[in-house]
Amino acid sequence: MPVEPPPRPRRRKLSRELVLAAALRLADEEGIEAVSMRRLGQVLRVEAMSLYRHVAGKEAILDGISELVMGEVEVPARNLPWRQALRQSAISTHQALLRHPWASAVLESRRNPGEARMTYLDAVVSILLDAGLSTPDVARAFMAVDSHVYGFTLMVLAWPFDLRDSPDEARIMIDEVFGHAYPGLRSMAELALTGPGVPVEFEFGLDLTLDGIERRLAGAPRASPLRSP
Amino acid sequence: MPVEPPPRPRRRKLSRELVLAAALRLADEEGIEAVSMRRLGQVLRVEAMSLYRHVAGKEAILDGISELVMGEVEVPARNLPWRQALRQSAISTHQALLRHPWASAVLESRRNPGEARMTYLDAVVSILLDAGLSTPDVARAFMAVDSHVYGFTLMVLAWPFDLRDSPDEARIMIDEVFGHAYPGLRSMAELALTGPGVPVEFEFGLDLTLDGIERRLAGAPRASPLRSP
DNA sequence: GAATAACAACTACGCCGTAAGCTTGTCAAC
DNA sequence: GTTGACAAGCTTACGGCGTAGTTGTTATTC
Repeated sequence: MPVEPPPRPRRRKLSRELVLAAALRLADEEGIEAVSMRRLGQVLRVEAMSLYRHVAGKEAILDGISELVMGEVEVPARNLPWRQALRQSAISTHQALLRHPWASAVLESRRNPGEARMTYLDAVVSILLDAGLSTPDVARAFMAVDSHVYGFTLMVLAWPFDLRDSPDEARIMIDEVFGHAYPGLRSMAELALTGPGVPVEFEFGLDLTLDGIERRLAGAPRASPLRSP
Repeated sequence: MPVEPPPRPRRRKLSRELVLAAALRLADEEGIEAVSMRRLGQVLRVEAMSLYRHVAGKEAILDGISELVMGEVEVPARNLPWRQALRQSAISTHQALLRHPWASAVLESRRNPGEARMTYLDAVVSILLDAGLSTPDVARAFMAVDSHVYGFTLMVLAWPFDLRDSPDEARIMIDEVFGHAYPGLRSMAELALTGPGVPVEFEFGLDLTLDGIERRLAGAPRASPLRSP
């Protein structure tokens, strides 16, 4: 028999933090669908039901790991100019969501926002109000930016080809998806491979929105002929 | 025993179309999580396994009903000015997604886009190319707009209070969510109740993006000081 | 009326979340 | 030491899920 090193604390191992950390790791490595109570117990070398000592249930685990991800988002400093604050926090959110590909979908399906999200929102709102935006404009500015963050991130994650694959592999995927029926779309897909990359495209759309907000705040008339009465 | 009315066509009832229609209806009425093979069989008065005669599996059902939703989206006429075409198709998509609250999440999780989506994309791309946009600009314009459509719709659907509830009920929800800890956020939430409503706010962000594209096409310099070298 | 092809039903397997009750390790009080 | 309380973890069980494989059953065709 092998000599056992001090096997003292043979129990008292789990904790809410350990459970959530394991769940986060599992979701990152094997996808959110791999996160089941049984699988999680297996990872932690514990029966599934033991997890219920530390966590209310699966929903609580999803809430918990979502909160961990939101905690990775950089809360903008309150003394920044509004545009810089919004831009920086949007990029930070985008990056956090890309680090945890399952998170966008989970976050959007969660009711009550969680504390980290609230703190973040509160900071952004304060900055925008301090910059002189009206309450309705704050809401609109934030919603427009946030829509872009979540929408763009989800869109990129849903691409049928992974840009981290080798170009050859990705090209094969493109062939499969578009065949030869949609040459216009195909050339756009290839652009995604040869273009400047996801971060630049993300910031392109982001700056478009920020430009619009800035111009609107400066009192410039809207360009859209369709919104005039 | 009750008299049975002519029970002639006791079989030969199911078809792919009927299965998908029932699934769509079920998803709309009871949420996407209610769509299981067993439940669906129950609705169609058939055993779950019988569905496999007409449909490859659950994934195929999700693909199928997603396709039905995308089919509801108005494909923009090719002779429209690009801005009007993009705006109209964005609003049409937004509305279709709101009609089927489960669809945004399902669509984003689906690999291969489906024929309706392809046709739609192809039309938009053609219009933008005809308007003189370069291929990269077409991709960017479309991605920016689509990000807003999906992001905004998901955001609205994830709101913890339903604007279709009575104002009193919604106000109670707001109290529950925000408590008294985040007065700034609270006032923004109340704005959602008293403001001009979801469609207007959606179009606000949409026009912001369209403005940006239009200005960029006109050769106007970007306003962002952060993107200059 | 018999053959045939289409179709629904059934059985079974291995997953899932979790309610309820049980065993066991730990430690303080005596 | 012994005892007892208590919490951590285990076991069992239930109803649900998707679906592979097999077995009726029926409607149509000759």
